[in-house]
Amino acid sequence: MAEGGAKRADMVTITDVARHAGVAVSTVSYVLSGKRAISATTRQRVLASIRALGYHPNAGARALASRRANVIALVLPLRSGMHLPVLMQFATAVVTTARQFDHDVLLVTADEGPDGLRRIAASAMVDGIVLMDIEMHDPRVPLLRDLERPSVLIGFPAEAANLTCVDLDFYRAGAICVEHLAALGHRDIALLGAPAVVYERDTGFAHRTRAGFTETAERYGIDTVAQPCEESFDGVRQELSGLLERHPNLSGLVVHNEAAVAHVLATLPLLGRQVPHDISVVAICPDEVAERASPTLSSVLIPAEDVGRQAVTLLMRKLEGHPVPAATLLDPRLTVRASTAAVTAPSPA
Amino acid sequence: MAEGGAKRADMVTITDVARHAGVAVSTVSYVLSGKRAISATTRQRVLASIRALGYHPNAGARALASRRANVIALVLPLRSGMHLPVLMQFATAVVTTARQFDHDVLLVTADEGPDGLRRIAASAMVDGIVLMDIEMHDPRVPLLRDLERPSVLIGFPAEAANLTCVDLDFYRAGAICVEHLAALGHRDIALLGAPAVVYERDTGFAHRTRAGFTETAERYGIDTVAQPCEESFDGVRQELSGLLERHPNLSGLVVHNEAAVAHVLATLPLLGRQVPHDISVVAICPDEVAERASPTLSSVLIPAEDVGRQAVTLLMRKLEGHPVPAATLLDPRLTVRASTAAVTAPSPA
DNA sequence: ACAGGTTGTCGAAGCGCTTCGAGTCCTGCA
DNA sequence: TGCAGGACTCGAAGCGCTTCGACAACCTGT
Repeated sequence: MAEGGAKRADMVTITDVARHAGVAVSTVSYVLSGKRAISATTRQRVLASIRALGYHPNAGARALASRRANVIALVLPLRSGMHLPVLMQFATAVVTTARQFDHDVLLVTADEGPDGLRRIAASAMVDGIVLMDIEMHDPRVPLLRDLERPSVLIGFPAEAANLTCVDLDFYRAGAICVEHLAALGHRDIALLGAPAVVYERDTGFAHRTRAGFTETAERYGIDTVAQPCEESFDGVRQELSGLLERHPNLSGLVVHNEAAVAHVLATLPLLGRQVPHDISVVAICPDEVAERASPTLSSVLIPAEDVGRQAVTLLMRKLEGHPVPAATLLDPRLTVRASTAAVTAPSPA
Repeated sequence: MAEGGAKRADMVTITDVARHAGVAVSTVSYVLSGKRAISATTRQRVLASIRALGYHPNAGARALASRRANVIALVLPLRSGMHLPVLMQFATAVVTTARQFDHDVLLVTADEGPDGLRRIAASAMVDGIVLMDIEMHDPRVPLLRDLERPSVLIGFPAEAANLTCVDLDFYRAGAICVEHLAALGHRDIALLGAPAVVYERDTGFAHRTRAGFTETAERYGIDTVAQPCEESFDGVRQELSGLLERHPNLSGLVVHNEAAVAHVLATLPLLGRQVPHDISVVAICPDEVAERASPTLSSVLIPAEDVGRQAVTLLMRKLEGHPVPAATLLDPRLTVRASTAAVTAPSPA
């Protein structure tokens, strides 16, 4: 039998601090908020009392009086298809950044749906909202416009008017991969994307990567195929063998599917293609994945941390009433590693 | 209904509801909380007004007056070594379960450290705390005992007196793997564990799995080795080839390292061992991982969802002042799949 | 009929904090 | 010498909610 829930809490209040320091309650408040000038001596005395008593302001009272909860909501999908580790990176970055702005983070799962959002917003629990994994036609998006709370989206919906969105520039990411392969002399390349369901769900980043890939290749006059790819080992093997059969001269592969990337590297040698001798592979994935692969992957990294940090920073600006850009695209960065090389000989077949 | 469709910046309060329904504020409150009898007709009238006005109680005010925030803190490690997907599963389960108890979840990262915990608790932001990834000698644990808030730990510290802990029974998990292999006739088996740092950190689950493995094997009179294992492909290959060299008769492998498990399966054939013909592999990992592997893995699953749900349920009981068991161990469950088989070469009976 | 319960409702007192208006004292400048 | 104005500080009025004590009104059983 552990200690129960009902402990008569001897919580230290601002009144205790005021009495201990011999000042008015409001003075303590002003020391804490800095909203009015307080003499150095008084400030010191108050701060000393705060420390001595171990005072922490009551969040509820503060929220009630100031109409600011100092909490933001982080709405996560928690649904398959998204790669979890990246999601955690986002979440970490959001929490860390929020703390730097003296805010806490309320975790909301998308399966609460629009009603959950409405509840959170209307109850004044949070001052603002960060939404992740936005779909092209996301049911939460229209709601956001009615809500009294500022929000920032990670990802782009189809209709982004009046919203603040942050994301990696996936179009550029696709383009950069092509440019890299083109520079190495590859003329016949393929894009292996997310599972088909992700495209069907109209997920923006998948479509935009493909567009960047296809259109850039076109500009270079390079032959391309782009196709979805399941994440299982067998799925990958099947896609790949089919692909190589239909395109025997294929010498470059762009993989935009973190879960499949390891399988791709494992499968290619089995199909008689050495990486990077016979075929170059460039991935769009976190550095962590690229570095753990064998051979290490040339990759465009998804700057999860940057995105999370940006999102919170923008939200804070909005909370302070400042205008913010509607769209923030983070520049992708290519890191060349061991999985890409210049074409060795015309058609190794 | 003079509100012309558009919401005013100021929110609907309980006073608005009371006026709209023609009752006292306290009556509305009692309708909502059910703490006093209210006639059916009045209740209906109030509920209708609530719906009509779209009223949601102000969380701060409610927390202030009732001394209950209806929020729990979820403290995540967000540190390497833990497998992220499992962590997300925990988090999801915690959020979902908390919502069922009408609570929200505040996400706290461990890198805020003990001070962060103290702040959260002292500010009355949360009513209770769920801590994940507890280490044997966790600096947060002693603090927990001083805190005014009930808490539940996922994992066991070395000194668990006065605490409420939940976890998979890793000792049994290790034991079950041995029993399974023993039943198939294997007499020379090895445990491939987490990276060495995890053991050095004194992480409880790693040690307990090893103990269950070793002691059970001893009871069966089976030869064992137990060794840590890095997560990189090359690390795994190295460990494995060394292991097979030193123990040529090895016919069973227990892998307790989710990140390495795929590499193990990929490496064994390269070292001339077919699974399960030459060597049986049983893993301790989520079903998801086991099923995606090739061949599919016989595995003991980590019931992340159950653990998360249990943790929250226990916390809620504590919040209501009920006593709860100090230790809750969830029974591991072995699922036999394609990676284990009876020893082929006749062994001494 | 009346003491003694129920039931259903109300008003008011806070919960701990922020913030506004108002004071006190002390400058500096006409 | 007088006074405008800055620098500090204080008291009090809420913020929107819960909860406690009161109090009518309606039962009971005797």
